[in-house]
Amino acid sequence: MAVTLRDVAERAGVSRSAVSRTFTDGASVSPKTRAKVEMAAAALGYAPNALASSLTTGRTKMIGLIVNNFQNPLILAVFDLFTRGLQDRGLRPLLVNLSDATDPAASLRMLRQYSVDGVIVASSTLPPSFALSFKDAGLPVVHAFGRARAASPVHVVGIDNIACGAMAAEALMRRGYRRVAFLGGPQDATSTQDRATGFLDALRAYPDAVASVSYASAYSFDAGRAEMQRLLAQAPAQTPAEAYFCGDDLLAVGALTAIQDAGLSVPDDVGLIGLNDMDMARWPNIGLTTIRQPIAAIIDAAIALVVDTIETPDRPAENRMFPCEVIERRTLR
Amino acid sequence: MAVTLRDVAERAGVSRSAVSRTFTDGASVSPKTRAKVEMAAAALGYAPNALASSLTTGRTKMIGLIVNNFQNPLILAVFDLFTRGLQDRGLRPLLVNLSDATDPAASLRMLRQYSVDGVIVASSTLPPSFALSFKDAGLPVVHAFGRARAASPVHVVGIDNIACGAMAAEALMRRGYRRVAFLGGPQDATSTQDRATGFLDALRAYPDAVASVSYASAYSFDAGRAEMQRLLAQAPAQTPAEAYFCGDDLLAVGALTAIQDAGLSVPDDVGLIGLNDMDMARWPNIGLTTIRQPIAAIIDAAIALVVDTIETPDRPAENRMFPCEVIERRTLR
DNA sequence: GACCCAACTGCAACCAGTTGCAATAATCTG
DNA sequence: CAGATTATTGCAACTGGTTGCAGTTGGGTC
Repeated sequence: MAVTLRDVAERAGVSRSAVSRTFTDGASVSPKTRAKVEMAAAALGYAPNALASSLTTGRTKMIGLIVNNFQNPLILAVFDLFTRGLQDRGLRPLLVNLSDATDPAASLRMLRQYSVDGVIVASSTLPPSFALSFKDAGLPVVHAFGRARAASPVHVVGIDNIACGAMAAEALMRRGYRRVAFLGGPQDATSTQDRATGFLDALRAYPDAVASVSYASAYSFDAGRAEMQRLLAQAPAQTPAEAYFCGDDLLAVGALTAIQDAGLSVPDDVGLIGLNDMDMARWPNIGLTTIRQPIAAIIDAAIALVVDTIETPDRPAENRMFPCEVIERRTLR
Repeated sequence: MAVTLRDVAERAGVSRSAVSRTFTDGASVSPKTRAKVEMAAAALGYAPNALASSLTTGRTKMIGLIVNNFQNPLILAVFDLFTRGLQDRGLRPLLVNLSDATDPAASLRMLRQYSVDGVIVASSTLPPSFALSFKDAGLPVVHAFGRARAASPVHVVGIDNIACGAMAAEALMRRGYRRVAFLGGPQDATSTQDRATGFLDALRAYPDAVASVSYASAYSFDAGRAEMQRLLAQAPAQTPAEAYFCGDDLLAVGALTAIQDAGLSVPDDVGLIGLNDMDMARWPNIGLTTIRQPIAAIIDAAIALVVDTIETPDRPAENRMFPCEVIERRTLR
């Protein structure tokens, strides 16, 4: 069926090794045999079987890409950048959808069976232990968008969520807000926790600031909207905040519509600052003030790191946190 | 390094074949040996190497998933459904990002090198010839969201874009609009062409209807907004349409903001109907009337079809078009 | 023309599995 | 209990490539 090394060798009148060598660069082949082989290969439409060669070389050039969030549009850019970045280096992404239902151990087993060269976990909600299980299995792994910690035993690249929380707090304080709140994503996501911590800690420097905290059930529009509706409904029994730091832009947009539905105005009645700077944030009808994380840089670093670890397996774990910036638009007074 | 069949065989005191057989179901192994093997395998943490076995079985259980649009949020749902659907059947998606820069022939070559069992092309913009090149290479292929045509030599599952265009036309006529327009995506996308054709053809039944057509440069918010801005700017020199059928929701939302920015109101001044029913369309602040395509059904069918074609390679090409429905919201009067 | 060295080539073993076949063991039948 | 079946088992060859090693070739030098 498929044309193999042997077919090419026969047609070119050389040994199988010769054919193999013309297709592996750095191998020693004379221009004459190379020409013969290339001619035969072209005539037969031969392409070396990457999987067969992986058997002996021990490299498949496949990288497992694990994702567990398919709600947030930001992840689309992540997909685009990851796939492109891997392809540019001759690597192939083997995609794993780690939805709630799937057993983490199963994905580990599966990726081992397919002998991927490395794994990239792209998630801000998975616990550090998840990526660790790959490292423990001897698989190079990088956790992108994970919780960066000096002591982390696995590579993590992402942002400093604590610093982001502080940035948001400072931005609100700078604008004179004092009664502020954090509207986070799922409470057990490390990113949510760190953003809350950073936010609240930074506020301690402002004795007159009062802060409250609540959590949406997911990083999604609906969850943000529902949570904001709940918050507004309990006013005035409980005085609402003047401004919210939302743990994600999607949450912020959900909150925004809830606020507008309640007949209030942003930023006149309620201020909002999001996080991520997703595409939609800059749409004229939204104009969300937000904190931008440099995803392209993060993804570049993640790929570079996993590639490097494949070559140098006992490379010490690295923690790279990229700086974020506040993008001022129109949802803060 | 990794634990192999041989290691397990030695530890269990049986032949390599016995080990292989306990891991392939349907093979004949006595309960006694099976127990010995499973014990040894568990002790060593053995998992069969899927790639090595693919060498002899000829099946890798990998499916190439080709995507060329990372702008539209809809594709996220597509990713989610595809990966889940494949995983549920024990298949793995090997993702290919076919951005403008990449040579289609290169992805074909690459997928052949990795000997994927089949290929799913998920794109409404790639020409039919693209999927065909896989079929010609003997690779089972299904074009999802492609142009369905009775005569198509490759499997296509998707929607009847011509019928969708007609549906949009009818919806506008029903509401009493007469000066209408099609605002399409990239002009060379088959989906754009078919939607335009269906739209214009259906309007022929309404002698008093006047239609115009224009194209945005991409299926994106910015392109939709820019095109609508251009259209509004040339009024009143040229009387603008009362209602637009936008070739995609994202386009419609872009157009919507352009209209609002111009001080006009939707649906009072301009009516809009989109296509796709993306998540955002139902957001309260958007409320886009649109045409929904049943993506879950389409993806299910695409997977079923590719799996079936892997088992029965000479299965005749099938064309499955799924019915769409108009979702009435608030952008038509 | 003999000699040396480097470049090239093919052999054969190996990667981690699968599988047809023949041999052996277990079970059934009368 | 012999004979006939049927179920297991291991051998060995095979999947499509890679690579260490030893032998061959060719060009250059003296």
